[in-house]
Parts: sequence; C-alpha cells; structure tokens
Amino acid sequence: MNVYVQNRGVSVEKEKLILIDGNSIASRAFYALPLLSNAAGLHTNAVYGFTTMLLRLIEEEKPTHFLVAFDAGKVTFRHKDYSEYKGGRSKTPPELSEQFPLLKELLPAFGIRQFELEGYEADDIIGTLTRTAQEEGKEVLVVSGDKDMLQLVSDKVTVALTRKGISEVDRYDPAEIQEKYGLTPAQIIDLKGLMGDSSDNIPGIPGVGEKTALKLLHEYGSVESVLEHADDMKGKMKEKIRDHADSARMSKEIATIFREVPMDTEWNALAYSGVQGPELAAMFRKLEFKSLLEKMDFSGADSGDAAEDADAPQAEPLVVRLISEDNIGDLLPALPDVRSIHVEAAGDNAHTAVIIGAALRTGDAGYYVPASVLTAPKAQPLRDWLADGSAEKSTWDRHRAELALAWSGITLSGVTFDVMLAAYLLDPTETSLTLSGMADKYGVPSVAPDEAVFGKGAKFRLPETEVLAAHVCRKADRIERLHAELHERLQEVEMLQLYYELELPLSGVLADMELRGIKVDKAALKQLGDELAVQIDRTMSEIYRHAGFEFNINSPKQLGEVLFEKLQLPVQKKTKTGYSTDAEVLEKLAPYHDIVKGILHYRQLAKLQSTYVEGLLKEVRPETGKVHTYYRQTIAATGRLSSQYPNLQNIPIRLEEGRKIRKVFVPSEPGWSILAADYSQIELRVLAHISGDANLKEAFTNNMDIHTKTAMDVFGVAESEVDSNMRRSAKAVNFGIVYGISDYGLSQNLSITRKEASQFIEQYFAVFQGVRQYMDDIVTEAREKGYVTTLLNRRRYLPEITASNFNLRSFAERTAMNTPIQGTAADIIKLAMVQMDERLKREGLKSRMLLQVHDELIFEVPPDELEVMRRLVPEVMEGALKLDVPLLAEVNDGFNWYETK
DNA sequence: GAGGTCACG
DNA sequence: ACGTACGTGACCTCT
Repeated sequence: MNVYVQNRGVSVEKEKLILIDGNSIASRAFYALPLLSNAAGLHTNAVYGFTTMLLRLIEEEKPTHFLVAFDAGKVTFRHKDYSEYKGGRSKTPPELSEQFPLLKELLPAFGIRQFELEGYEADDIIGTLTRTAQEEGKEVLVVSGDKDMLQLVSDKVTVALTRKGISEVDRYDPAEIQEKYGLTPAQIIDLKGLMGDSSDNIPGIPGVGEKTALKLLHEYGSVESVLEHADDMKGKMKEKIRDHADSARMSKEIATIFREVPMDTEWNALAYSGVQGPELAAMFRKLEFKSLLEKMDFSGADSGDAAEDADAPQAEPLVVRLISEDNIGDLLPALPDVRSIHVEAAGDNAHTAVIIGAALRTGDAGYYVPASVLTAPKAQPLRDWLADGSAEKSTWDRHRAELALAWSGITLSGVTFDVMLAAYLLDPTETSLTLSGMADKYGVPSVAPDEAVFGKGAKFRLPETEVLAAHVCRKADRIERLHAELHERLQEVEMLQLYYELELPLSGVLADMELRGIKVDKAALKQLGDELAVQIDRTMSEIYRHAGFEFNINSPKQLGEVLFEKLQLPVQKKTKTGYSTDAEVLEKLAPYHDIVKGILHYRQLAKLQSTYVEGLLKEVRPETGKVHTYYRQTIAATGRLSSQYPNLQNIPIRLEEGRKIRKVFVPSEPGWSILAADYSQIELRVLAHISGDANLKEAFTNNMDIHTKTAMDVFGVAESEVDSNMRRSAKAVNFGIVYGISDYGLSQNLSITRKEASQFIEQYFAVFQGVRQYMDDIVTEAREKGYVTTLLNRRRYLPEITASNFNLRSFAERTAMNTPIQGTAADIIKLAMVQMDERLKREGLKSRMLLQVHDELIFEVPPDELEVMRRLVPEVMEGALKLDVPLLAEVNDGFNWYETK
C-alpha cells in the first residue's frame, strides 16, 4: 500500500522499514516449492520463492528502508543457557544450504542490505532493529514464517507471517493478536513458555498445548503468575505445573527475542533506493528465472538491446528495412543472402494463428515484411523464395510457421535448421521454450520477450510498426546466431543424426498431416450429442431425487457436501481442498447409496458430451468439415508427441459408450477407408532389447502373449493353468515395470497388500533377472551422468536423482527407468512416420497419413490401395528400427475409425 | 490461474 | 517412515 502524507502541499512518502527473517523465509519457500534447478544443476526453488516475495513486497509496500537478517554461527547465546536448543531438528538439507550463497548474491542486485552476526539469530537482529526504529517513531513491517516474531508487534511494528507456503501472508497488529489469541504481543513469550515449541526443541510444560496455555494465560496473565497460582489448580494440572516450573521459566527465556544485539542501528544505513536493474537481470539469467525476466521487462524503452548485462554478448545495432508494396523491389535482390527468417503470428493454435509479419535476416540487414505485403500480388517472388526447397533458411518453430503460412496460401520449405527443435533436444524438460529465453540461456545477445512487446492475454496489442519491425528482425538475427551455437552443441552431445534425420524431417511430416486433417461426420456427432443429452437429463433427475434437492454435480465441492455431509457416506480420501470424489472413491461408495451409481454414470456422460461432442464440434472447420489437430513436438519430456486443438490422442476407446465417438471420424473421400496400425507391446519389446533379458527376448522372439507368459513365470504354472485373474495381475506387473515399479504403486493398482505386491515384484525379478539388472544399472548411470538416453540418443536430465528428499529422488529414479523405454518407443514410431511419408511419396500412393497416437498410425486409403497398404504399413513400422526382438504391428481397416478394431 | 477429474497411450 | 505408479490435454468450478 502506498501511503502519502500531505505536508505543506507537497506529498511526501512516509518512511517504512521492511525486515525479513532470511532463514525463515528461505526455508518456507524451499518446502513450499518444487525443487527447481538451473542448467548448472544448482537448486533454485528457495531463491525463487524468496525473489517473488521480495518483488511483491517492493511493489505493494513501497519500503523506503529494507534489510534481510540471517542466522550466523552454529552456536548462539541461547545454547549457553539451554544446550538442547534446536536439538533434534533434522539438519538443513544440502539442496537448501547451497541456495544461501545465491540468495546472498541476489540481495545486492535487489539493492537490499543484509546483516548477520556470529552468535545471533535473525530474529535477534530484527528485534534490535524494531526496537530502535520504534524508538525513533518509524513504521516497520517484519516478514517471517516464525510465530515467535509476534512478540515484536506494537502500534509501529506489524508482523507478516507466511501462510500455506509463501504465497500469502497474515498480517498482525496488536488488535489482531488480541482477536486471535486474546493476548498482548508481550504475552506471546509466555505462551511459548507454557506450550513449548517442538521445532526448536523448547519443552514448555509437557502435556500443555496451545489450548491449555491460552486458558491459563487468560486467567493468570504470565508464566510467573501461572506458577505462583499452581496451588489453586486441581489434580494433574497442578502436578504438571509444579514439576515443570523451571522448564516453563527457561522456555520463556529462550523464546524471548534478544533486542540488544551489538550492531549499527543507524536508520539511514538501511535506506532502500530500488533494484539494480542490470545486476538483477544478470542474476535472474544466471538463476534461469525466465518468467520473472519476462515479467520484469528489463529491456527498457531506450534501446531494444539494453537487456544484456555486463557479461552477456552485445549485438551490434541491426539495420532494419521496412518493406512495403512500393519498395519490395529492394528486397528481392537480397533474397539469396537471407540466412534466417522469423514468421510472427498471434495465437496459440498454429492453424488459426493470425500472421503479423515476417523478418528476413541477411548478412547486413533485417527486412521486415508486414502480413499485408506478404500476401500482396507483388510479393510473388518472395513467396516463390519461401517455397523454394533449395533456398536454405533457419527458423524458430518451422512447424508452426509452415502451418500459419499455409492457411494464408503461402508455402514454406527449405528449412534446414529449426532453433526451437534443437533447444528441445538439448533439454526436453525446458518448460518455457521461448526464443528470448534461449538467447539468454545459450549466450547470444538478448531479445525482448514477446510478452514485453505485445502484452499477453486480453492485453495483446501490436506496437507501432518501427518497434514491431525491430523486434521481429531482432528475432531473426538471434535465430541465425543460435543456429551456429546450437548446431555445435548438438554435435557435442552426438545428437546431429537424431536432429537432422528424425526430428527436423518429422516436423514437416507433421505439418502435412495436420493440414490434411481428418474428416468428422458432424451430423452423426450431433446425433450422438442429442442422445447423450437425453440420458444426462434422466441421470440428473435421478441424482436430485436421491439427494432431495438440486445442486451442481460438476462441482466437487458441492458433490462432496451432498455425499459426505448430507448423506453421511464414509469419507475415503481427502484432497488438498476437501473431500475427494474421484471415480476410485465413488466405486467404494457405490454399495452404500444408490445415488453413487448415478453420479458415476453422470460423470461418464458429461465427459463425453462436453469434451468429445461439444468440444470436438467447436474444432471442426466449417470450410473443410475436418478437424486439424496441432501436434506439439517439443512438449513431452520423453520425446513423445502431444496433440492439441483438439487433442486426438485421447479419443475414448476403453468403454463402449465412449468408443462410439470414433464412428464420427471418417475418410474425406467417398468410398475410401480408415486404416489403423498399432505396435503390439512396443514398450516391453523395447525393454527386452535394452535390458537384454534372455527370458523376455525369448518370449517376444516366439511371439508369445506376454502377459500370459509373465503369469506363467511369476506364478510358476503352465500356460493352461493361467486364469484370467493371474493374467490380469501379470499385466499390472508389466505396466509397473515399465513405469519404474514400486510395491506401493502395484498394491494400489491391484488392490492387494504392499507385501503381496512386493512378492510379485520379487518373483518377477527372479525370472527376469536381466530386467532387474537394467533397472539397477540405469539408476546408477543416471546418478553418475545426470541424465538418461534413448536408443537414438535422445537425452533427459534428472537433476533430482541425487536429491536428499526421498520423494523427489524416488520420482527421478522411476523416471530414469521409464524414460529410456517410453522415449525409445517414441523414437521408433517417429522413424516409422518419416519412413512412411517417404514410401507413400516414392510409390506415388494416394493414401494419406492422418494421425499418430503414440503407438499407432491412422491413414485414409482409397479402395484400390487397401491391399497394398495393409501390407506396407506394418512392413514399414516393423522395420523402422532393428532391435534384438522383432517388432510387430497389427493393422485393421473400416469405413470409420471405430471399425478399425 | 489453480485444482479436481477423467480421457488416452 | 517417507507416499507414487510413466507421459499427456480438456473441461469444469471457484477464487
């Protein structure tokens, strides 16, 4: 809040000091946030949380004075009085302690003073400064996660305590402490004296918790007074207080913040005059706080290239030439010199993105061509150049550019390097894959983030033409620079083949598939929707009848109230925010009340209606009657594709009601067929290959039913003795193996005890010893190298594999086991797609590849090619990559997607 | 924008 | 003891 005081007609900002307990806030942030880390492997989550808090405080509080205090020294004066102080506290995890140096480096960039003194804790420093500030009549805000700080509150001193994580704080003034505890700030130490504090190993009076302590204080006022009146109490309480009187006195003393730390308390020494822009930007870059870099917009208005810090490379000024219909003649002679281009288009969905303009970078200038000029008749030579496969250019996201241009009737080819794809291969877990971010990450001159130039969401605006042109040209320039840099890095990690022979060609294949789209029978889909509407209506009435009133079934909150409060059904599971009502819970509740079946049915129908009928209908292009999904090649950490607008990789199949949705996906030409081919057990075959397990390899070489074979081995029975239950268990074990098995996960999945699950796993490893060896080896390898790879050398870094936190480390270990399997399967089908595309072209077939769903490919096929495609597709898929076990692809066709089963 | 739920491999 | 299976995207509610 910004407080102004009228002072002789001039508004003068009131002085305000913020004091932060550095250790407390860093540790709250550390435990509240996932364990982020930067490319150098340094963990940064506590620093990140700290940073967001600083930014918020500066923005909202407008402090004039600022200091962060830290604990210093392992032994404080408190230990002299009480040697057990903070005993039993688990020591600071290394992932947190390594962040303190970063934090102490960050604060100067914020322009914030910091202070620590051997033998004292942060709260003593803060206590001392609040005392002197208050004596001078200054206003203070103390920020901490430690309730002890409340003793410092006064009419001048407010204490803000973090609540659930660090995103929110509760502010306390004397009135609020009175309201919440019925105590004065000074009595907070009495409270501690009585109840103790297990986290600091302060004993208090055993058996006295917050409730009792408050009751005693409300009656007697202080620890001393409580002890004096011990005789007035009865029974156990009397004994407890008498037996632990010394403990209570000492606890109170320990909890009292020392406010006479020998230090400089000069007010002016704490003055705060704002952040050090370039230093802060440099720190954010080092820490890889990309979202903050973008939000802060360090580029400023003076110069577009001002974002660099001292050590970042400077770009020489770029000559920008604005192209119009009148001067397009100037551009044409320069085309042979163009090295990189950038197509700027607005919108997340590449198929509907609106082209803003394009920049072309030659040796000595950047040319900016607005969209209106791109499509003008006079720009035909430019469009011919864009479509010229022998005119080589590099891009950022060639796939997206190709789609956006195609919908404006412009062809893009000749892309020989795509910076975005390269950056993805170098780190497929990169979550904000932006050109601006990659420029900073890989040490080429900065470029402003798009958000800083355009704004985001509803605030999206085109800046004036000169600014826009300069920005897009600068992007083209950075693409050229990153091309050289990333090519070299790909070479260093031996990914050139993966890049040039698989990912880059695939991006073109994907664009072609998506532009073709798949035809949707809209009338049939609407018909399905009408039928669903009737059923949904009926199911809703039934649910309301059981409940006795109407409510929003879609609201988990309202549904929870109905089930667990109104109907008193037994609570099975809680979520962060309340009762869990997911399908697993509802299944368990079904025997208790008839309403539950209705809800399960309603959920199923509602999902189909909203996502697969209404959602899909919205995505059908009126012009073509088709849906054009947008495959994303740089999202999944394992190398898989993902699909959006609409997602065609999660169309229902498991339940018959949903599976009917597939009937509306039809060929785009009359008389043609849909043909689908899927890999059989590709992940387990991959596992057989990379683990080299003899038993597993033999099973696939003999083309056995793998789940039955697993059941035979795990249960030690003959094939004829494997019943459906045994096969089901074996199947679950196989899934578990692929996911990086744990006994707990398997026990959940099979509803068996952990012990039984553990025995299954043990049995499995006894007969598939090569698999066990692989699982052990891959985790060790991940720990040693910091990453795992697929068969085609796709790489995924796993910094958390060495975490001291059990959960984080276990997660990383399961990922180490799973990623080579899932990722190699992704490599294989991607290879098949590139090869399939070539074969279709080479053999002049009219059949078209339409979709990929992780382990299957879907085509539309004219009648006269059905026979050849039934043979060709499995042949290409099975031959995509040679493994130690055969790959098997099964093919089916029909007149719609549903019939390909 | 986050959280819950559920669709797929 | 810790508390999860691996990888995604869309829709809905609620803050």
